Amino acid sequence: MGEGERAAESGGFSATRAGAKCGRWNPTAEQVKVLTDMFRSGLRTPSTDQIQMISAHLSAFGKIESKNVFYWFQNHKARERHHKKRRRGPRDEEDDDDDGDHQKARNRCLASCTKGKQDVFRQRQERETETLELFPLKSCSSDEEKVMSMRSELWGRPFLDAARDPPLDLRLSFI
Amino acid sequence: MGEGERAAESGGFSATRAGAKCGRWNPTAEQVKVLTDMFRSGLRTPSTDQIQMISAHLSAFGKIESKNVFYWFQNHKARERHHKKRRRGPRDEEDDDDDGDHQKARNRCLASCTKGKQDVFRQRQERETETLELFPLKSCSSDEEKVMSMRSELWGRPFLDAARDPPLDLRLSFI
DNA sequence: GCAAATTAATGATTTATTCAAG
DNA sequence: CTTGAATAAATCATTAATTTGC
Repeated sequence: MGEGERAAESGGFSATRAGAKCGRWNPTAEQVKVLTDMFRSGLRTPSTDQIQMISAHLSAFGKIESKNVFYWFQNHKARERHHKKRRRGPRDEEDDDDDGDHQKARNRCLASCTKGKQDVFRQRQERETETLELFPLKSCSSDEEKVMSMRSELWGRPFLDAARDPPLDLRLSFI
Repeated sequence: MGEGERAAESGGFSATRAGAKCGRWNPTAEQVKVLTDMFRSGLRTPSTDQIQMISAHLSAFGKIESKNVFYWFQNHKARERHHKKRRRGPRDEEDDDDDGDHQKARNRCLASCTKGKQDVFRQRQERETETLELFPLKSCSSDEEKVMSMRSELWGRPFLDAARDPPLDLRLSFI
């Protein structure tokens, strides 16, 4: 139907930069292009470091935050699959693309408890085809808890030295 | 399956809360108590600020991160509903969906890949329990993007001054 | 009694669903 | 409608309990 409004962003200048109200992120054409490009290259679930780097560079095109990048990949990945069964038409039956949805190989290696390695590379996707080297990431931070690869992010920073805080009785604070 | 070198870990200690390898967070009794107390008081989805404060104070009892608090509430909330197991009165509610042994069946999937079906009944989310005033939170900073009230956390910090970074051609970097 | 093997809990990740701004 | 944002459900993975053979 009428999508006249969409043309607004096509102009190339519609980044709702901060200033008055924090609506929601409105990606510029360049930002979308880069993101889409990455997605089509196989990137599906960027790590925190990757997200930060992407966001950092994309900020050159307009206001953007890391969470926007994160959400973008989340949504794009989910909707790529969903749209495949809707946009194409209901009569489509041979919708095969390349990824079977029900592969879910269970590598239950419970027995191999050999935890000799400490590197917690959780990059084990369903298919190792996505493990492309996006950027020269700073390898293992070892002690750092960079294992976070999704929505527990803020969590990565100590932010407070409460380790020596007295046992505040929270129980009374929130009741 | 014979290799179970769990006990013969380098370091030997049963990483309880001493902070040895730190595979995953292992809450102390005090931490669990406080969290449970809050939960029972009605707190279900603490905001970022609340999580940080809780985490800060709970760190007095042992190592803890904000993400642990977040996950704890997530899991506790989800499992509280799906547990409903015989706690003390088996004749309390007609809810016994024989789920007790169901978990066991899922676990023994080690070799047989017998992926049992999970009941996917969906329940309308009840937005009864709104955020009770845990602490004197600071409202939205309007100008700042601190309005985040959930799980996109890392995102809350600028972390980088990439705003002046040149338009690096990411497209070439990751291909 | 202990240590390996198994089971039960639960912390952490991923995926699907929903809501609302534009 | 499209899509960014947020939450819940499902799933995976590691640890503690518990069982079992010696």
